[in-house]
Amino acid sequence: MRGRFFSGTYMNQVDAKHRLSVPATFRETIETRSGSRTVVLAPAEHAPCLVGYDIGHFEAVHAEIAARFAGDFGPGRGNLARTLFASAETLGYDDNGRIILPPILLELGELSGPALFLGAGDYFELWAPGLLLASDDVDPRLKRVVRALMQARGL
Amino acid sequence: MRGRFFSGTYMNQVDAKHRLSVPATFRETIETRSGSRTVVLAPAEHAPCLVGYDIGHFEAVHAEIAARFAGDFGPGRGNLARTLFASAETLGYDDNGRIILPPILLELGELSGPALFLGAGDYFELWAPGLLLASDDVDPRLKRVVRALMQARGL
DNA sequence: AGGGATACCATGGGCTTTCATGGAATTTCA
DNA sequence: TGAAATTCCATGAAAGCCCATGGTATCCCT
Repeated sequence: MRGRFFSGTYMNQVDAKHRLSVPATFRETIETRSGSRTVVLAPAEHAPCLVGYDIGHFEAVHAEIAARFAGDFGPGRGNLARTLFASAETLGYDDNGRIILPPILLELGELSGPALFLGAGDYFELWAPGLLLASDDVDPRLKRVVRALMQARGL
Repeated sequence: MRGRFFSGTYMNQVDAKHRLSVPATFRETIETRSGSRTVVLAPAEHAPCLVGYDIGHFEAVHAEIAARFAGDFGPGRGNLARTLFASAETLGYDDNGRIILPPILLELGELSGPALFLGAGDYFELWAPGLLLASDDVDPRLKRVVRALMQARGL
């Protein structure tokens, strides 16, 4: 199932050492898109979850900012660059496909125990299941899928 | 492995001897970009913090700012440029990755105790946590990240 | 098509290396 | 010769690395 896009729903565990397996299909998408074994994780803007990209997408954004603000070192550029890069973490995964979640991301995503990966095309989302089920903005059908996943694991 | 730009948020301590560890991932980025174990630190133009570059990027920034002031022969000319350049320091870090902050930078950045490194793409910023939380120009989400970091350290 | 073998994946544990930080030792210069 | 600055070593904690395991899906062969 190799593809250019992130799709599907997966649930993996955050262990005591804050390790988390990136689903194999997502890893393959990441490597297809960027050629590197690296994920960029950042807090989402409008939802209590994290967003994941391949590093190529991030570099594209970086290039765009650099071009748009060429010659401009005013506050606008500073803010954008700061917000975009400071809140993002660049994480490489190991031979088993696991990343280590830094404390900030654990905190912002409220991740402990099970973590949900939701494919979303050019990126994916990473949710604490409880927050997803409690969110008003999530499609009920998706919630059903999640509930089924949790039940299959005795949660 | 960690890319060629600065990203992420880190908090290290300024000790009694004014020593400060540059985060390992930033050191790696610096060496990737410039091939030297050297940081340039200067006061930021639009924010109460310091900015850090690898030497290569500093030269680019230097050229752009100098060009901006090129046609200005009024009385105000040079004050800003003087501040930016005169107080810029080229600091090499030691085997443990530590730089020693000169008094002028300590004062300009109001740094004592914890210091925040914010990745911003081609450069990074160095903040006193209190000043960042008090600044109106900083994105609220970024403040959340910083608060989470401080809480994790019992501040 | 069935059933056995195989490859892959998520997860756990232990071991090693690296990192941030503190302190001591040594040098430098007034 | 004393104070300040710089270099070196020590340490606890965290991050990363390697191998092991159990379970599931996949392949293959007759």
